[in-house]
Amino acid sequence: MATIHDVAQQAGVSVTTVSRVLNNRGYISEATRKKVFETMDALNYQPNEIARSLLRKQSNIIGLIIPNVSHPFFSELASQVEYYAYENGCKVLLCNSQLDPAKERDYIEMLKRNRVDGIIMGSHTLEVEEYVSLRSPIVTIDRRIGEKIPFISSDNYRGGVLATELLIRKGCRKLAHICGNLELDLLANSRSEGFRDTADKHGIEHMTIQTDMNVFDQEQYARIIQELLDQHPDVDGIFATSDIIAAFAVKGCVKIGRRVPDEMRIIGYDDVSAAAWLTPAITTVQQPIAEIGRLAVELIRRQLDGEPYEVDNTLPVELIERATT
Amino acid sequence: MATIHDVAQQAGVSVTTVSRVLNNRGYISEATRKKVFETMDALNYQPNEIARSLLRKQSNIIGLIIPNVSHPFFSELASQVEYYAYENGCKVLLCNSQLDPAKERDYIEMLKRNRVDGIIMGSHTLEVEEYVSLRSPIVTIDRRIGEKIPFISSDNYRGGVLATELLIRKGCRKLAHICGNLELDLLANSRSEGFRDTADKHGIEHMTIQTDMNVFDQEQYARIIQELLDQHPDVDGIFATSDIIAAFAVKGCVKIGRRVPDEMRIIGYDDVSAAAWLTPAITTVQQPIAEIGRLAVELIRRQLDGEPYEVDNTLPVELIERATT
DNA sequence: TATCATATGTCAACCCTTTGACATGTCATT
DNA sequence: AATGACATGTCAAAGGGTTGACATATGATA
Repeated sequence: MATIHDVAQQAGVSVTTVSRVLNNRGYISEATRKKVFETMDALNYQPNEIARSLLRKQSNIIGLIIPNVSHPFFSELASQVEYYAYENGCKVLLCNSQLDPAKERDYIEMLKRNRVDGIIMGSHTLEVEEYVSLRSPIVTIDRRIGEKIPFISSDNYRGGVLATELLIRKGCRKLAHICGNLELDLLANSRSEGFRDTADKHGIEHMTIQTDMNVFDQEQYARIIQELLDQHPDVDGIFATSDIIAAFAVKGCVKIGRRVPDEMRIIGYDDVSAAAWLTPAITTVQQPIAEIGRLAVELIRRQLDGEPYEVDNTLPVELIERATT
Repeated sequence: MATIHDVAQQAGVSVTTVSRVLNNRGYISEATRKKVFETMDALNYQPNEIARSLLRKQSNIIGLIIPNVSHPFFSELASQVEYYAYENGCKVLLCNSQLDPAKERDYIEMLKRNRVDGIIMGSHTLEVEEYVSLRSPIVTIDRRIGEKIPFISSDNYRGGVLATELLIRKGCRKLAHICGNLELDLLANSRSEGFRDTADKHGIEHMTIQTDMNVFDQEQYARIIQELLDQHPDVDGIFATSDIIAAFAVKGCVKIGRRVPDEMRIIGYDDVSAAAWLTPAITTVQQPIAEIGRLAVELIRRQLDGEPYEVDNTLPVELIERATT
């Protein structure tokens, strides 16, 4: 790989001149500028960003830690983060924690060693203290880990309320709620509170079922649904904490001949694009995924630039009624 | 951020000693090693990977360029690539080209400037020459761009044959095939050849419909399906080039009351996990996504280490029969 | 006692680029 | 003739870490 020295030599100018051309500073004649650019082309020169980063103490890399990109919600989030990072001249380092604390810790250290500009944390298996030692800008998705550390989440409680109210309004008599592991300290857990409070308020019988993990485990989802339908045949409304789980609920119902939505109403959460192209299309609580991604990148940038920022970024949710209610 | 100098000073040893501890070379007493590690802990020191990369001329970063991670096939691929990269001590830089040549070119240059160890190319909007100027190891997914550049693809032709034969065996009389943009020079295009040849061989009437782009555009998919069902009511079998398109086909049929699979048989491609949790579950041609990811990382590593490698990595496909045929 | 493995230190070069300080020279304007 | 904008050059330091050459010192072994 050619260096700036090679370019300078080939072009018959000094290294300083090439650097000046490259960084657009000082006086440079058109002729020289042209000659330098031509030489760079000829040598297929690309400035070594690593050397630049070392000097600038900035890598222009954002670390994105999530449970797994293969989960539709996180894949859409990653897509948005990448989009806005690119708009801001940043790159995205993709880190799947698989919700394994060791891997998550490992990735955090790796990101520190690589002096990333900031970390977007969408995986939360560690204790709060472990994140706090990080000096670099952080933004968390769906968890609050400190007074000053900005977090982004959808209005989970309201999402829970909206979903539950819809089920009740549609005439459901007994509700089931399938959520993630409530022991993880996530803001998503307030969906469950919203569910419980609303069902209680309306005097509707209800139950909550936890899944072991947040990572996408198809077999587990299928099993849980089957058990639910088996053991609680009187349940006629399900509020699932993700569209994928809702899809499995639909599948489980179809399998045993329970008609959706007539005999069973199902509502998901997230509004990933699959929710719309599934048959039947899934009623869901929409999180503004694009906005979450945009905001995450912006909050990193603001911290980096020392601009003021909101700590609590709770975004509105919207009920999207489709075919499963 | 603490530097190696700070650690040395604090620990009362020389920089060289710290470096020796860090890199496990030369003689170091247990006492010194311990003291150094303690000091690193106390100072929350993390060696600057940027400085190391500069020296080593290796970043341990793999660039992954794909149309968009939000597409299920690519999100699953990205997940696998990340998994195997991590196993090999590498990081993954996520690049969505959106199938925009300018963005793809931009990302390629960015990756060169960042001296990545290798590039996995899953987006192919540029001319072959533009890739060849890259010196760094490349692996392409689903496109052949040079004699020496390794590519990975599933056995697309056979996939097309298998899918078409199944439809014919099930009794379909007129087939439609929905594929991506055939003008992109992709190996996936041979799925279409497999389709055509097989239908011709059996004397079955058939048609092929191209989508504009490969990127996930829901509205376009829905429109194309609707037009197909509208204008060709006699088509009773659809071979879609992705499971997502197949899902839209199912949706379109349900909408107009065409029963699947009785009145219309549909088969997809990829076997993304959604294919299994959709209702009805989609019959599809399975690509070995995990193996593609594993191999992609391995081929980068082999090129880097100067080990021999296969150029043609065509992997077997498997027909997965589910509920839409 | 000579030798050697062990343990640590000093010093300098190197990876590639940026940047500031300073020098030199040309040409046009006042 | 003096001034100033323009154009380019030289030189050196800095960013953080690695590495090889070489020096020195200790304690154990032959």
